[in-house]
Amino acid sequence: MSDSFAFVPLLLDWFATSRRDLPWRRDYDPYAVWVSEIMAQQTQMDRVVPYFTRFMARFPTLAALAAAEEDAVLKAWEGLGYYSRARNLLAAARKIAAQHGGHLPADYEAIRALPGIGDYTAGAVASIAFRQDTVAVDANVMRVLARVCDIDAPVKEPAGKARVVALARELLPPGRARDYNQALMELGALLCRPKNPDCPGCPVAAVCQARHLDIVADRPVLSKTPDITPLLVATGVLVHAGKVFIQKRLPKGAWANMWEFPGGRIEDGETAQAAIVREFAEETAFTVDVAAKLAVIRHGYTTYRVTLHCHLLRLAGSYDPSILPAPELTAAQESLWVAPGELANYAFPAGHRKLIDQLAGSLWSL
DNA sequence: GACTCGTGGTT
DNA sequence: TAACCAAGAGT
Repeated sequence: MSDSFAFVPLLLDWFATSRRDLPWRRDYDPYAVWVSEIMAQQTQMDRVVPYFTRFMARFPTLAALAAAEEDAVLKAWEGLGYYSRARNLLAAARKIAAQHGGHLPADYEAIRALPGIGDYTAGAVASIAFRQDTVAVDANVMRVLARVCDIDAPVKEPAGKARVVALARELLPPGRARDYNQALMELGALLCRPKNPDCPGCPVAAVCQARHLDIVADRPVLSKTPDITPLLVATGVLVHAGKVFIQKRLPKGAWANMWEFPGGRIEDGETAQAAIVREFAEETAFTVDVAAKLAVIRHGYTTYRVTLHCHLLRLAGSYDPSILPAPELTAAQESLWVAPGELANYAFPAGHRKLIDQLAGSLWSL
């Protein structure tokens, strides 16, 4: 910015009086700040807080996290999505325990080198936890600065983002990065929202170029959004001798290392029931009969909108009713027959968790 | 650069 | 309701 610009003082004054009382803002403990930043990626703070509180009770220190089992960390993350964040968080904790004496490094480059930490999170942790003069440019910051400074390039593309990052660096008040970064994000989250921004209530409205030009709705410039593909998926809850069959997904790809009921895509012209029978044959070598329809659950993820058809299954024909047979797994690393009440102890994708919750009680009396 | 990786809230 | 969006990172 060229002119003497009241933006930063106005922003900091506003944040001093209007910031939310988030748990990690009490003492800015580096471990707490780190966990909060990983949790907050691609979601919103209101959604993070209850997970954060439970996570810190379960893993109070970096040492406790480093010593944890991955299954326990995934269970604590269940429902938040992007589960590689949880696995990278654990991997980073172990790396810090082994290579940094159990303490988060304060240096930006050392933080940036940890798994699961990119430019944004490294800057956020360095500034918020350690008071380093680094920027932390997330979607809020890009939106706020695109409006205040009238950035006319798409901020989600590298060139546009580079402009915002350079701008954020120029504006950064030395020694105040902790408040400056959080204030930019807080303003974006509370007032300078994507839709229905509260310009009348905004502390920097007087210096906002988009506001002055009356083009707030046109900033930031958006990129094209990818199409959403409808996807039909079927899954089966196989019950035998009072136990339920679950399998642990492979260590790569979506929902890596999480538990699920077997299933898969319903092919063109195929019924949900047929798809389940086929998928169980392919993934477990079990021959199953569809006993009942349980639920239809709709959920979306990234570029898909899934309709999940859920059915109750029994082993077909020749299985000894008193023995829990072993599968031949092709799409999983491990499997278990568990009592219905034990399902609460395993981390499932949200769609399967919804199914379990819907079934609570009713089904298991069979 | 273009994909993948989740989920739930808002409009 | 369908579309858009969020304190992004890894490949």
